[in-house]
Amino acid sequence: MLSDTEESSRASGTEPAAEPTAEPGDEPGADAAISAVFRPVRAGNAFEETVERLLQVIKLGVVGHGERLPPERELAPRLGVSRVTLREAIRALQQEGYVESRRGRAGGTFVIYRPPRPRRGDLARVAAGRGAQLTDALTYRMAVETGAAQHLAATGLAPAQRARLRAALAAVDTANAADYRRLDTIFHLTIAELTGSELLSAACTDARMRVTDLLNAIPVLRRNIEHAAVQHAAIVDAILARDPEAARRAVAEHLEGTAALLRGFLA
Amino acid sequence: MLSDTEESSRASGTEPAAEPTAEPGDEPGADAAISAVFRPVRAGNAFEETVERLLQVIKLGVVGHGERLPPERELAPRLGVSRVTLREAIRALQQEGYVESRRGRAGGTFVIYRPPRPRRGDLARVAAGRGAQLTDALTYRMAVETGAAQHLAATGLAPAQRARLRAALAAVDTANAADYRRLDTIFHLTIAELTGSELLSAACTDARMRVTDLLNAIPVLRRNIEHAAVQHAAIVDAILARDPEAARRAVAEHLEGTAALLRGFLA
DNA sequence: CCTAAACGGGCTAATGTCAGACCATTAGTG
DNA sequence: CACTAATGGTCTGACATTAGCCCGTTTAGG
Repeated sequence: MLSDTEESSRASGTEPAAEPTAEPGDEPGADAAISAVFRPVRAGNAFEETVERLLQVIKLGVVGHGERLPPERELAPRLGVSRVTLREAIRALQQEGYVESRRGRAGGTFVIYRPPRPRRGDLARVAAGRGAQLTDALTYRMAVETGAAQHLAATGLAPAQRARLRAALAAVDTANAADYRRLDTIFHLTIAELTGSELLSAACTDARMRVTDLLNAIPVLRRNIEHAAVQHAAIVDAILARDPEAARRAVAEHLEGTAALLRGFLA
Repeated sequence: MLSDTEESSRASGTEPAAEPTAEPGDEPGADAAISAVFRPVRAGNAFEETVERLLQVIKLGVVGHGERLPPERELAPRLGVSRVTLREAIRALQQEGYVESRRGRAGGTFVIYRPPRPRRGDLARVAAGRGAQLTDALTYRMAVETGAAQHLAATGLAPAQRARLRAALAAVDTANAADYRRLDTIFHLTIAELTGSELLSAACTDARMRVTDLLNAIPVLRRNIEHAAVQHAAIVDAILARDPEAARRAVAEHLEGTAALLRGFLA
């Protein structure tokens, strides 16, 4: 039974439980359950994972158009791969037109990608056949981002951190349409990063990565921006006021809006 | 083994924020910040990660004493490694006395490890020099487990799922001392698994893994068990009553107890 | 009793990945 | 103008990892 990792997720709407045939000696909920511990140790080979990661750095906008990636000799160890592998990944991204490398002292690998202006139908195409994955990602994102905000509000911030949070908020508010998603992402990730918890920060980054393509396929409407701005402000206020419950509620409300928007395109 | 994963986390304990030297052209919060996107794509080589994973399966008690791991030909693809690598990992665990392999039709790899009865000083020894890591793990665990319980309460359970949750609770309550930790773990992971979110489930599993060694070093006292039993019941009640707020609070309270206990041993 | 099935155990050839050294190009600096 | 520093570009030899195949052992079932 349950000999496959894939079907369990795909079929989770129908009959996710009910183990009628327990072998003798099985405690309830023992080896029949808990499949997550046997999930893959790695998502792919080093090259693929590196490409994926760099692509996310670019699409998240953590390194924006015209900006430079860290030098290879620094980036490779940070990503935990060899320079050869990193270079192969970069070469693949060059060929796809995402980055451009220049030699020499002021050289480096520069991002030349600009997110295309979303067109009608983009979202439907990106989301096609990913209903379960998307639901999963939205659930995950809700859990970790609300957790991060709540924790941050509970622990409080040093003055420099408060400034950084305010700066991230101001950057979103004054962004032009082209830079909006990018700065919105950075705002969210800044909150995660400020918690000081590497695991939580990584989880929020990962969660955001999993919805980036979808978000990038949504047109940036003024009405949405204004709505988000109010919510962003509420989040920051709650965090700075050290009100964990309010911070969590504000984030939950904010994310629920996005989630509902995305879910609407799946039906 | 596993000697190289530690450095990346150790280095971040001192100065998590405050980047006074921003290069010209940096938007606030751009490449200077958000270091999580450049975190390692993999924690070690395939062998090490596989050993680590199996060790956690054993120490978490997902596969208990005398029980069998999935057959190699099934387990290797589930873990995303080759059978050779899996076998090397199993051989390492054999030499450490965790498992035992038997050939033949009813053969397999069987867990022969029993968690040792914790002795005074074990916790201090295990926790030594891991203050930052532990804080991180506890923060992470709090976020993902409360998120899972809340989500589960919000979405509700099918009858079979309700039964499974109740069974997991009953199993903990009727456990003898030797099996207590194991069934407690399974109870917590069952909640995560029931959310149906693979990401959230994996996150809870991961979080639990990161505190297992610490928990296993705490003696199981009757007083603690009774206290936990009440809290477990409250969690299950809230979930079954579809009260998300109560579920979240109940889990938070429960985890805070454990966290406080662990933190106490770090000072 | 015999055969097939379900296991772990082991081999090989091909490919992926690594660390480290060295080369080529460019910009600043004395 | 020469030199140094900071980058990307390239090569090599060693080791890790893989897929696929076959062997040996044990048990269930005909």
